[in-house]
This record gives sequence, structure tokens and C-alpha cells, in this order.
Amino acid sequence: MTDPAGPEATPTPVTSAAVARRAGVSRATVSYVLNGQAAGRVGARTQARVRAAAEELGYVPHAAARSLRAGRGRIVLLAAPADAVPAFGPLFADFLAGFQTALHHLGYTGVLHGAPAASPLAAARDWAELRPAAVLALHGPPLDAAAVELLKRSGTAAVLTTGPQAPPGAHALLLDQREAGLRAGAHLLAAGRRRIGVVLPADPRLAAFAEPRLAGVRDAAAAHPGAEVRPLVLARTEESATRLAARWPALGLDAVFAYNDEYAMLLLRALQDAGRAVGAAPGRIAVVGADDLLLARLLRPRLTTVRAETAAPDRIAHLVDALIRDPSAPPAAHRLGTFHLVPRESA
Amino acid sequence: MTDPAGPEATPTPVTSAAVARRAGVSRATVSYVLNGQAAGRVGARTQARVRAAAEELGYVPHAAARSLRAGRGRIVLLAAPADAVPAFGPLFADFLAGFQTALHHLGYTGVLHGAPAASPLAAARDWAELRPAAVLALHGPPLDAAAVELLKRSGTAAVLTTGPQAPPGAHALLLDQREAGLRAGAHLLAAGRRRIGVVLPADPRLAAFAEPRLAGVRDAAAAHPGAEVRPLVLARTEESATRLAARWPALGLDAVFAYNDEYAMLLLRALQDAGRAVGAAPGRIAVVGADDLLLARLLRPRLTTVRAETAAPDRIAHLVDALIRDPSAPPAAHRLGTFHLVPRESA
DNA sequence: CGACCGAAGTTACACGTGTAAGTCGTCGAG
DNA sequence: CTCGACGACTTACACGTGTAACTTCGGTCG
Repeated sequence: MTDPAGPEATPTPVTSAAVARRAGVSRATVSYVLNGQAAGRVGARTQARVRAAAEELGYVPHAAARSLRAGRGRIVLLAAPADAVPAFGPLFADFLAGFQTALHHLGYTGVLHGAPAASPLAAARDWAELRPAAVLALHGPPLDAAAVELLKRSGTAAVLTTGPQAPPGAHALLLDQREAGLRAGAHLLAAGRRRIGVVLPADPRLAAFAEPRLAGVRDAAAAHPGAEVRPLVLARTEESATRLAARWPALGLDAVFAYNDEYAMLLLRALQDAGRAVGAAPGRIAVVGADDLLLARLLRPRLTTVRAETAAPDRIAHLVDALIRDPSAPPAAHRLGTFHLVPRESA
Repeated sequence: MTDPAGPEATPTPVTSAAVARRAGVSRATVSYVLNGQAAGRVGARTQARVRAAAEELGYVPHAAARSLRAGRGRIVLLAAPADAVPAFGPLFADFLAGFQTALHHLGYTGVLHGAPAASPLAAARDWAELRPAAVLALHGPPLDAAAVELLKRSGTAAVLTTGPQAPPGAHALLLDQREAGLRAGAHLLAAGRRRIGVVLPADPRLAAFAEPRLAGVRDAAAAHPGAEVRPLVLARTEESATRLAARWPALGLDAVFAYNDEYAMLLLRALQDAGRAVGAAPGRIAVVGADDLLLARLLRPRLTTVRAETAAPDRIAHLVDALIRDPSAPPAAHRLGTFHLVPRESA
């Protein structure tokens, strides 16, 4: 477009050498100028000439060459195995957008990789090919020690993991799911409920999130003599919800905490279809969901839910940056956020 | 872990040279063996030795070095600007998972990049740094000719774009949104409806999807004398839906096609709250959604919706592969899938 | 017996970048 | 006038790969 040699005449790649030729300087000078290391090395006029040449040619540095030279690149890899897809949602999308933006401002390229792998080690191998500065393993099968070691040996400065337990050498990003259960349980118990069902998704890939939530409800119940907690398994289908609702009389529960607003909605609807009343009033079944999705406000009764107040994505990005700059920092657990209850009509 | 020199004693990176030393061969031999070019060049015993050495050392090729040498890498970049996040959803997550898996089997690394950019050209520059084999621009502001040219000059073999119009030089991945409107409109008209509202999201970033859907309804209506189509703007909030429902009597519509199941749900709920009956029966307001989300089945009445039958992600992956192998293929539009109607209770 | 050939490897270069170390005037101080 | 210091660059090397071109060597054929 701004190419003076004509539109089709230049299949030659635009390298820093091309910029150097055009500006009439050496390649090293170009590198110094374009990386801001020119103070006291290159004169102002020359700098301007280099910048102009780069602009005119549409020069883009070759990230591969750069990371080859530097040993590691400026890529931050967000690894979320395709297996863990159910975890995607509006919350995750928002997080992703904010995080990548923040990384971009810090000079990194945040990138999401979702291909599934046969084993943690195989996954680590795939990731290591890109020689990322940091790897943030979001969900899926936890990394093991061997995987972390492989990443570190291939130059990854920081390995972070979500979930309660991080393998040796990796940092943990902690969003204590127990707290979600704790908040929901406390709310229900304060309202006088004593026989609480906890809906767990049938999908085993979500167990890592669901189990601690159940444990949290149990913790809350421990303080109340006579309180009882009952796990209930539910698949993400209408049929499964209908079956569970049919069993309801035998269960004798007066409250439920569902894994998710979606699961809450499934069960709530099935209970209503089976002729049982849902709501906060005594005698009705109290239902609490989680994640505060849009649909929670559209249900009738409106869904009481537990919501994560996540740390701003920027803060996580800065944390990652700090860990990259100081790779020797001892692995630690970093708290990601807290849960609180959003009371509405259903409990 | 399998490192004989001890756990902490090897900060030295594992390169193909290390593998070569260990196997007692030259580096070139390692390269030939590990890339499957060894037929007729390297003996079986030597191949086995090389493979064993690579395994023991945990060798991972350096993608940067590889793409430096090859001119371009094996990365396929899925560009979905953070601005376009509302487009994320279960559908997109499923697509992403399948697509990345398929690419993985073809030897590519599919990667999602979501950082926003000031301009198409700036975005292209960010992407070009990674020297991807192909770029698949999913949503957001359309690429312009300059951006495509920059990518191609930096070695990108194929540039694909969703949406109706692709800039010169780029291939178009076409999911004709008009068809969604066409199907919904035809269904409503066949049921005798003549005054059809079309809900458009207030978010301007979704206009690229919404406008063609509206056009589709108009096309359907053109065949029916007396049919009228009325665009309605709705934000993704309860308040907005309530306001729209309040205006309903003045509008005098007997049917609605909503941009999305979520928007349909918002409006449906607001209409019900305002005391208006929704359903397929004459006299009720007919509502058709889109995308067939889980919530469509959980609403009462159950939501009639339009669903995209997308081409399998594998097929798209293979298309991308073909375009990378033959970069000279003239830009064309590739049809991605078709829409069909899922009749339920609301229309 | 010499020429030729194929198998089995090896040598050597290129890819684009960052940066330490070197060069070459010029200017100021002694 | 000499010498060192300094500004403004350039030279040269390293990073880890892939692959074309070359070597070496045992065997075959004319």
C-alpha cells in the first residue's frame, strides 16, 4: 500500500535488514532504535530516519526470531483443554478478554490453546513448543511434576495452575470454591432450612469445582445441630432433572444449592412441573444457584445465587508479569477472589 | 525425571544437538529422523537410537526456530477481538474445541488471540508477529485490504474471515445469517402472522450478525402481500425489555423474531410480566429465538428457535490446511453451514 | 580392475533477531 | 601536540532448526 516498488513487485519479506538498507544504517542500529535502547547510542536524526523507514515498509518484527534469540518468547499461554469446555461461559469470556488486554499492555501476547492431550506430559510438550514465557493452566487434568519440569526446562519462567493443589514448582491461582458452598449454606441455614440438597453435575470433568462447593456447604452445616446435607447428581438435561424431581418426596429436602445457575434452573423448572412450590417463604423449597448468569434474573421466582467477585484480570496479568521477571520466586498460592451471596426470590 | 544427570543439575536446554550427542550421530540425522524424512537415508538401528535419546531427554522442538527456518510457522491464529466477546457462548466453545483438535491432528497449533486493537492494521501487525500459517478472523471490525496485504507479506499463507464481505485477498467463511431470518420469517408467515417484529441487539458490535437476519425476514415477507416487518432495538437488560414491552400495544405486532434465545427470553418474560400471552395459538404473540440454547427448552412456553447446523470443525480445519498448502488458490467464499427451524411451543 | 551406484550419514548454510565488543572520528584537557 | 573519553555507529556472533549438497564406503557390473 505504501510500498513504492509497486503493489505486486515485492514478495521479499520485510526484515529489519530491509529497514536498515532503506534508512542507510546497519541492522544493529535498527534494532536498538526500535527496541528503545537507543539512548546515548544513536543520534536523533538517525532514529527518526529508522522509524520512518520501518513505518513505510510496514515492518513487523519476527516473534520467532526474537524468542529464538532471547531463549524464551513473549507469549503467555492460557491452556484450557477442549475437554473442559463446559467451563466456558460469559464469565470466562469476560475474564479472557480482560486478561489478554492487560497482557497486551504489558508487552505480552496472551493466547488460548485448547487442544486436548493424551496426558499431562503430552500437553506440556505441546505447550513447550511455543516456548511461552508463562503457562497458565486453567482447567482440565492437573499438571503433574514431570509436566512442570519439562516446561521449566524448556524455558518457561512461570507455571500457574488453577485449582486447590498445584504440582511442585507451579504457582497456584486459588479461587476457593468451598467459599461458594459456605455462603450458600449459611444463607439457607440462617433462613431456618435444615435438610439441604447439593446438586453436583454428572459430568466428571466438573468434579474439581463441584466437590469443594459441596464441602463448603458441609462446613456451614457443621455448626448447626440437626442440619443435614445430601449430595444429588444431575446431568445437564431435562430428563435427568425430571427424574430427580420425581424422587423429591422421598428425599424430604427443604432446600437446594445447585452447582450452577443452569443446573438450578433445570431443577427449579422440573420441581415446578412436578407441582412443588419454590421460593423463600417457609413451606416452599429454597433454591440457590451459582455464578449469577443473566437467566437467574429472568426465572420466576428470581434465582438467589452465589457470585464470584474475581480479582481484576489486570491484577492477574501483573502477577504473571512479576513471576516472569523473577522466575526464582518460590511457588505460592495466590488468592483470586471471593464469593458473596446475591439474595433474590428463590431462597 | 528421566534425566540421568540428576534433577537440578541440568539448566542446559534440550536441543536437537543434545539429542544428537546422546545418540552419537549428527544433528542433521536427528532432524531427518524426527521429521519422518529418514526413509532411505538413515538405518533402522540408528533411527531407534535417535528416538530413544529424544524420549529420554524429553526433547521438544523449538517452534520459533522451526518457523524461523521455514519462513512461516505451524500456528493457526484464531483472531476474535475482545470487543466481540458477547459472541462467545456454548456454540462457540464447542466449535473452538473441535477446531483446535482437528488442527492438532493436522500438525498445526490452533491458538485463540483476543486482544483488542486500535485499528485493523494494528491488529494485523500484532498477529503478524507470530508469523502464523493462517489467520482466521472470527468477528470484530472487518479486516481491510491493507491489513490482509501486511499479513500476506509477512508470510501468512491464508487469511480467512467470517461475515458476508471479505476484503480483497482474503477467503470468506460464510454462514449466511440471512438464512436464519428467512427460516424464522417463513415459519411465522406460514402460521398466518403478518406483522412481524425483529429484535436487534443494541450492542453495535453485533450488527454484522443482526442486520442480515433482519434482511432475511424481509426477504421472506416480500412474497406475502400485506406482510410487514418492524425492527426493534433491545439492550441485553431487563429494563430495556420492560420498556419495549410497554410500547407493545402501540406497535400492534403479532409475532417477533429475536436476535438470540437470550434476547427472546428477555422479551418473552417482559411481555408475560406485562400481561400479554405468548404462544403459537392465534391471538397470542408468536416468538422465535435463535441458536437453540439450553434455556430455550426451559422457558414456558418452550421457545421455538432457529438453529445453525454448522459444518463440522474438522471440515473447516481441512479447508484451512488446503489453503495453506496452496496459497495461490484464488480467494473464494466457502459456505459454513445452514439454518433450520426447531418448532416448539412459542410460535 | 576401474567405474558406477546406492545406502548411510555428515557438513555447511540460511532463517531474523538482540547485543557485546569493536571501530572511527572528534573534542577537550593537560 | 598527545592522549583519553565519548558519541555514533558497525561488526560479528549466537540462538535452534531444516535441508541441499557433499563424503564415505561397500558392493555390482561391464
